[in-house]
Amino acid sequence: MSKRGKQMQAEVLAVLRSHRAPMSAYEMLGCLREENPRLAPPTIYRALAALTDRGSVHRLESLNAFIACQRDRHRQASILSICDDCGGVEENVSTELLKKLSGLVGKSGFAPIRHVIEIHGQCASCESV
Amino acid sequence: MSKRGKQMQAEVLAVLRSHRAPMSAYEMLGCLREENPRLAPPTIYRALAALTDRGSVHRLESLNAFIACQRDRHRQASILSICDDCGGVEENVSTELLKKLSGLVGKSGFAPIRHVIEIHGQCASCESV
DNA sequence: CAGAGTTATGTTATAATGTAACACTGCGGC
DNA sequence: GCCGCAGTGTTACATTATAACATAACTCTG
Repeated sequence: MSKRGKQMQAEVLAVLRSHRAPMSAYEMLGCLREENPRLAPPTIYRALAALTDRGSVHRLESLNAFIACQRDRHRQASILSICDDCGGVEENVSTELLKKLSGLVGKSGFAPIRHVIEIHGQCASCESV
Repeated sequence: MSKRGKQMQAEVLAVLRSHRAPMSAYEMLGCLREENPRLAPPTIYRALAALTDRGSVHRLESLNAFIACQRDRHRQASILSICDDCGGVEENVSTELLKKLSGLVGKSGFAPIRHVIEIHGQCASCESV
């Protein structure tokens, strides 16, 4: 991969890290266009694809949005708790739960490759309001 | 709700049931336009919203698509296994797993409202090829 | 049953999200 | 240097979804 590619990924990751809530690809595009107005969607999406492959970024399927990984890079699927009030996301990992899930769907011979686990609700601070 | 509304929902559900794989809203729109060429997206989306509220239809967040509920109507979140080869979807329910998930994210005070659990992989028949 | 008020639906237009396809650039080997 | 490849930039467009308002249908009251 060339330098420019890596650099783009670093910039995208930096933007994502500077927000505590998830961002859509087009929000990132908006931020990055302040520097480089000619930036086009495929550039962002390619950087995001590389970052999600590496595990530095997670995609929130139920929001069409992205967050920076909050833990150390992990190869295991995250369990993402999404606060519908403040937009905050917490990331959990549980080998045990993933195994149980695989066991459940495996009963019919299904072979899991990718787990999407997203839980919507209210975080502690929003709930107490 | 008026008669037309219910009827629209029934038609959408019928179309969904006639396909064993998930359909996008626009695929449904295509089917239903054969009857009524003036049908517009919001009509479909409204019917889908009512059907998903009732639990007769589930939305696959990771595919932006929909399937008819395969079990009896249940208020509990489904665990959906999605075959990336044939597109087939299997629906499971597990109170125990849902409880564990809630327990895990609840440790930080998170109050779950909606669970999205989608597992991509290969179903038994595609795997054996 | 008329007519006002309310709610749901139809329609138009457009927003938001995502990608195909090809041109271009720069780096490697020969 | 020149060819070829891998990755990037750019244009254009496909797909998914919804805002906003016009219209139609139902409901209640007298």
